[in-house]
Amino acid sequence: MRLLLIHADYIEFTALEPAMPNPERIESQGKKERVEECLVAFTTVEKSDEESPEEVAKNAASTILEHAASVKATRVVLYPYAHLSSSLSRPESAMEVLKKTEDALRGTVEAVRAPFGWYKSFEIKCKGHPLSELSRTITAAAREKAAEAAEEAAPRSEFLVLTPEGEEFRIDFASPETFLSLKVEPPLIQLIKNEAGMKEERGAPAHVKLMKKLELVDYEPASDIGHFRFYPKGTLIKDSLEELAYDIAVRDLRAFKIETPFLYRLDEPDIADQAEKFREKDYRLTVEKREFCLRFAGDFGLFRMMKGATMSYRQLPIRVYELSPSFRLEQSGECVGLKRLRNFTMPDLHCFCADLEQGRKEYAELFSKYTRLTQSMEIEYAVAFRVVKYFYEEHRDWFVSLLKMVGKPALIELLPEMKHYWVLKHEYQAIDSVGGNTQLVTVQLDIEDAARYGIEYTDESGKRRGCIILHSSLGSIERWMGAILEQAAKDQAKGKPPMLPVWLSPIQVRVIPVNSTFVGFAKDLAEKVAAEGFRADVDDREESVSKKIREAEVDWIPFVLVVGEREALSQPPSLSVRIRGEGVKSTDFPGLIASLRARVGDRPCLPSYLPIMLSMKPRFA
RNA sequence: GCCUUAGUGGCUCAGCCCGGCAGAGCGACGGUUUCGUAAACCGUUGGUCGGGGGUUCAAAUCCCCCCUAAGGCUCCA
Repeated sequence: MRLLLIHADYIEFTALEPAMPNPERIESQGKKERVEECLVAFTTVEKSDEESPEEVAKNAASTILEHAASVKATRVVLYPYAHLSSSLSRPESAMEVLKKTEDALRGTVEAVRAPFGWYKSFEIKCKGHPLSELSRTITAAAREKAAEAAEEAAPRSEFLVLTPEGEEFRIDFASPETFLSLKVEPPLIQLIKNEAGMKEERGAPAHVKLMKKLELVDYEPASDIGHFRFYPKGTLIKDSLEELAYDIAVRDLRAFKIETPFLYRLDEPDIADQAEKFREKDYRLTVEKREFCLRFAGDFGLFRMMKGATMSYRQLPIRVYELSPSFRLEQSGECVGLKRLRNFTMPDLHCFCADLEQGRKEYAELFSKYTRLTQSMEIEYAVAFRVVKYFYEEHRDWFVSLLKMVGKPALIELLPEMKHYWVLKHEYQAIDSVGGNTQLVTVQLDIEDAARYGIEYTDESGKRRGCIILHSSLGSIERWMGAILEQAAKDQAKGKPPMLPVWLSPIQVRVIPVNSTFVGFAKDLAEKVAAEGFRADVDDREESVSKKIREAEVDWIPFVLVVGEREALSQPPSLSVRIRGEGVKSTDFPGLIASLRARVGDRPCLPSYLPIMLSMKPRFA
């Protein structure tokens, strides 16, 4: 038997005239019947069902009921529909099976059966959620067999944990004891638990509130879901992260920086091909009768640019960097704070290599750079590799050498066969304050796309050959922001004062004059700090010192200086600085600058986006 | 997209169950205070109760539809 199940807002049908000599006798000819909020089962009884109608009916009913329960439908419409199979049973058998199925449904749900043997008109409104349309084949044999067959068709991945020492531990998601007892760091265990589907009810990740409270980022109701506004402080953090990505990609890795359009024509075959992979996840728009989509990654324009490039083996590997604002039409229920957005910024780095050997060398290079990047973000993370099994087995030692760089064990997923365009990828996953994980950095080793998109170089013998491509992202800028806020929330839960890394703090130094007499002195000091390249402001408001200190703490400002008569007159000059998490210390100006410099390290430090006098700053949130 | 929960001055929230004058704290504004390491004091201002429809003499409160957010499901090339 064939079933087509549709979860519908309603179905209306009218039996018009007999479709065969002996149709089912009915009284409702010509009368419209309407059923609301139901699961419609279009049903075709096949020749092979004639042998055991009881079994087929029973199995069909249980499949339908199972699905009705999962979509929470309490009404089922059994609709005879001959067009799902070419091997139809005799009408009498079909009637029998349908009636038996209907009987088996009764009691659990409200069952309606459309008349058999009539030409019918019908109108249906399908709900359109992922489970709303589904087809099933029912046989007399136990239904489990069909399920097993389906599983065999999509063989499962195997999982293991690999340590930097080269030890392997097989793990089985179905038996938690195989990984819960492993002596590895908590973030990795948490990642494995999440992948194994061991999810407890968790609250909202902390960054959703923090991003508003700290006046960084907020929802913009006048835009679409998942498009955010960035206040000056949030913009400063975003720009700083982008600057770091630029430093790594362009200054460090000497990548060529490019820019490509956001909008692409869908009548270009290669664009349509890439869009096709993403199906319903792209934004489409029609302009002057031409259909376009917004890019979901930088690949669209990059691949076209590289297709037109003439490359010699002597120039490879070639690295290309683009900071790509990207658009993905994620399901509305899936957008969460800074973790999953419809508009986000991806620092994409692609490397075009001559062969697999060079590809692996590049991979290791990126792996090393990105490991340092992740470590400098001061967050907890876990490492996961996804790799086609044969590739892992051939290059096992190489994987161990990668893990030595990061100094952590990793989760390895072994895919039985090439399922995607890559043979290998890895991810750095941050663990948030409620135990969820967020993918940050990723590098993918792609051995297929070059051929598909015609990205070629000329080898020593003058032959044109396809490149090996490394796709990598330094991690969406917004996700990094989220992960950094999550880390702060985790620190707070452990009793530490929450803070941002100093290089990302929108205001790094606040100077608080004890009264209005010292505002000028405070301003001079703040300007001196700014001249050294750090972000400082003065709380010149008419408030008590205690209150200003409290607000500086609530704003997570890492360095707070209170200045008054003591500082203004001290000889030699001295300062009293309140360092977040460390209490009040006595120092002098060079000492203050040295502390700042030590904390910022070699990371970018942009100028402040806020007025130097706090009284001049409006409140955004 | 589905299910659940939530939406009340700029912010955090009370009021909703059981319909009867829309409340508090913070902020902002005005004034007093000139202050030394986590909230000085007094006053003023500010609300289409997310939007629309319905029931009712009367709706923030009850009913229906929609929007937005969070959790779960599904999804995550």
